[in-house]
Amino acid sequence: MTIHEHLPECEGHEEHTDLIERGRALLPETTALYDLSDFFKVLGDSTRLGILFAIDGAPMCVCDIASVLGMTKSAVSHQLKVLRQNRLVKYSKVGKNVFYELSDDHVRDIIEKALEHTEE
Amino acid sequence: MTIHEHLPECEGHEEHTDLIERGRALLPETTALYDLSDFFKVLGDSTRLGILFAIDGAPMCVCDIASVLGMTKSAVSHQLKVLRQNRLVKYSKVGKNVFYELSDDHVRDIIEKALEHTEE
DNA sequence: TCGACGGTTGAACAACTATTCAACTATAGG
DNA sequence: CCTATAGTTGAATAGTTGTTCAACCGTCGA
Repeated sequence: MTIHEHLPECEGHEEHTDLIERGRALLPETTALYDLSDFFKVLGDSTRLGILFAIDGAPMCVCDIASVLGMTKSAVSHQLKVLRQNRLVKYSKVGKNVFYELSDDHVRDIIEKALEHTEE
Repeated sequence: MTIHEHLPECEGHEEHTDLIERGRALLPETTALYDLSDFFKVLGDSTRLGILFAIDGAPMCVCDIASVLGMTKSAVSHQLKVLRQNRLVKYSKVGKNVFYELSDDHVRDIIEKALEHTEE
């Protein structure tokens, strides 16, 4: 019995009840689903993706990233904050500069796989 | 020379110019970047992810999906439209019902990989 | 033919998001 | 100490997005 049993969306449909059970079984927990969609949300912005591509390989400071993307430091910094909060990047201060780099190879793999998918 | 040369975001920084060149080289074309972020945007919604999980394995009709997710048919149909337009699902009509299924194993792999990442 | 149900659609509304702008902190160099 | 530059931040604004609601279409069964 799940929290959805209050919803008789389809009338009758006795032959579909096993399909519904199957569908419910495949559904991850609500929190896991939200975590996953949040992760994809972070990647669902061309500015943030651009940042991730730019710093792939070598760490870069904010204004250099801004230069690469053709955006203001402020806009980049705001998006870097989102990437930081979601632990997709890590940073280190050197003098006046803050160098950002990818925090995880895992993420690179996912982006790479998705790029293959969209490019075909 | 790229379209970004008009932006002297950092002053001087002669030692960073090669980093900038490297970053630009890593950056995909603008259209590819938009395609990629659009793809992630589609996955960046818990309702759409829920649909994809629900129909994983066996095709399901709209009202059964709605029942699984505890949502109205209308809300589900709107999101199915987005998934259709981005070719993540395909459908077939059987009588009054419309059965949706995943159009691609590729997508399943990406979601699976991302789920591993977020669950750890 | 008619009614009921499955599904789609467009408009409306609320919630969210990305960029801009201005103000601010901090560090390097003179 | 003072200034210029790197970077961050909060508020404001414009654009986008997800759900609801009502109306609609198509198909099945009576």
